Amino acid sequence: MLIKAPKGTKDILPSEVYKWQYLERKIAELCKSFGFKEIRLPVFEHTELFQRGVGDTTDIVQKEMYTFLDKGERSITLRPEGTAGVVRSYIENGMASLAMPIKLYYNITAYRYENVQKGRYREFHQFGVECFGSKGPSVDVEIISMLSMFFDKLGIKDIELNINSIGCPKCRGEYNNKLMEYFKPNLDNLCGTCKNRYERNPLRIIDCKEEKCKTYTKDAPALVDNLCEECKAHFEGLKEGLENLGINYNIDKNIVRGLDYYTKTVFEFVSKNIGAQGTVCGGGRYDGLIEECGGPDTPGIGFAIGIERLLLVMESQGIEIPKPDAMAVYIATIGENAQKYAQKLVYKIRQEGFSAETDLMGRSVKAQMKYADKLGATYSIVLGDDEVESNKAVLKNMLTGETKDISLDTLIERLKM
RNA sequence: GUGGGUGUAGCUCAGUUGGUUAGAGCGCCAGAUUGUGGCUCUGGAGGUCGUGGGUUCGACUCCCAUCAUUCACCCCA
Repeated sequence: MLIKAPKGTKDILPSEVYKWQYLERKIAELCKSFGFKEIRLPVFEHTELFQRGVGDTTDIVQKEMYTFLDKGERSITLRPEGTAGVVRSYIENGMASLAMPIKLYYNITAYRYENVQKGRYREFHQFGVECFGSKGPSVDVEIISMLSMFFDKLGIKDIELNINSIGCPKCRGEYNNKLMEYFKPNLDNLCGTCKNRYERNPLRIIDCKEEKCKTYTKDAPALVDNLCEECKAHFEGLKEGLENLGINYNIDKNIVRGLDYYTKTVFEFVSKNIGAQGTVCGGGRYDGLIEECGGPDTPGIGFAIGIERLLLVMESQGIEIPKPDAMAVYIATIGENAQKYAQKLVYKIRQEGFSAETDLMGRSVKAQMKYADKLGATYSIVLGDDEVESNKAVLKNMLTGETKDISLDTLIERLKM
């Protein structure tokens, strides 16, 4: 146990961390061009925030949260997602008085106590975006176009956009009545959980995976077909906007989303080639959330991408992520004098902003050269007493094997070329 | 919470109907006229065979339990 990472966690080792850094750079670039500013928030919040924000009836809150009492008897929860914290910060810091819309992004770890499987971990990474203040469909389009561009720039093909509208409390109320009426004659034939859902949240019955329920949900009225005028117009606006930008989409009437805060637009980007957890990105509009959390009535929309899943998709499509620059120069040494001289020289080279290494293991020249090769050093130099004294050495290009006599004084100038 | 697969060296895996010193490849370290990498060759270090119990003269191998891991249901990113 002592030397085993807890279930559902993963070390990101030096040999693969460059992939994460690459994505972090791409995310920062993307967000900059779309005008989103980064926000960094605590990993834990008061438990009540998630109960209220994510929703008391959701699986996440009911059985997946890492909740504990701190030494001051406060109930604390490791964030299971990013939106609630951003909403809290928006309200607490009075962002409502800033110029609208407010556009924020985050790149975080999140925590859910679930059984692990491919693409699903207990600690996982999310890149997400929230936009507050705009209620029209144009912002929905902007956010989805941002994702479409992101996947495109990463070279990802074969990822599908599914959209749906789950309406507002107004049309949902009427729709729920319709659904209850529809299911009423077959109530006894539904599965146990759906019988519970019938009273509490009939919308969820549609999402049930039980075969016997599916036979009844297949022909159930869909929410998209029963939207109020306002929501209907919004959905039409969204579709038009996507078409205007040439973004392909499917309408998936079954997207319901397991978080209570969504209204109107919901969407996901799904990949078929990374196993059962194919949803790489999920998001939607949450017009009631800020008010629900005690802030002013403010519309909002956002999404979250699972970074682990994103990497799985890229891997499955054979997308190569550029490796970082290798070591610029390795200085091999013979004897104590040369070693001291080299340490100083390497220090100067580093001061100029180049990467350099010299022996720290007391190894033979041959072994040092092998090590230089493993580091991927572009150049190498061997220093002994002669070189230190004459200030001249042989510079070797490790890629071509070419050698050149140089003066040590000019080494840094050469690296700059 | 439920069901299936898998646990042998740092990594990927062999291990014959149960039979005595448990192997390979890669990686690591060292060497092949003691001042020059990649290719090749030689040698070396490194394993309580996940753990506990049982069957047996004898278990890496068979049985049970347990833990870990992985995939799937559910849910989600």
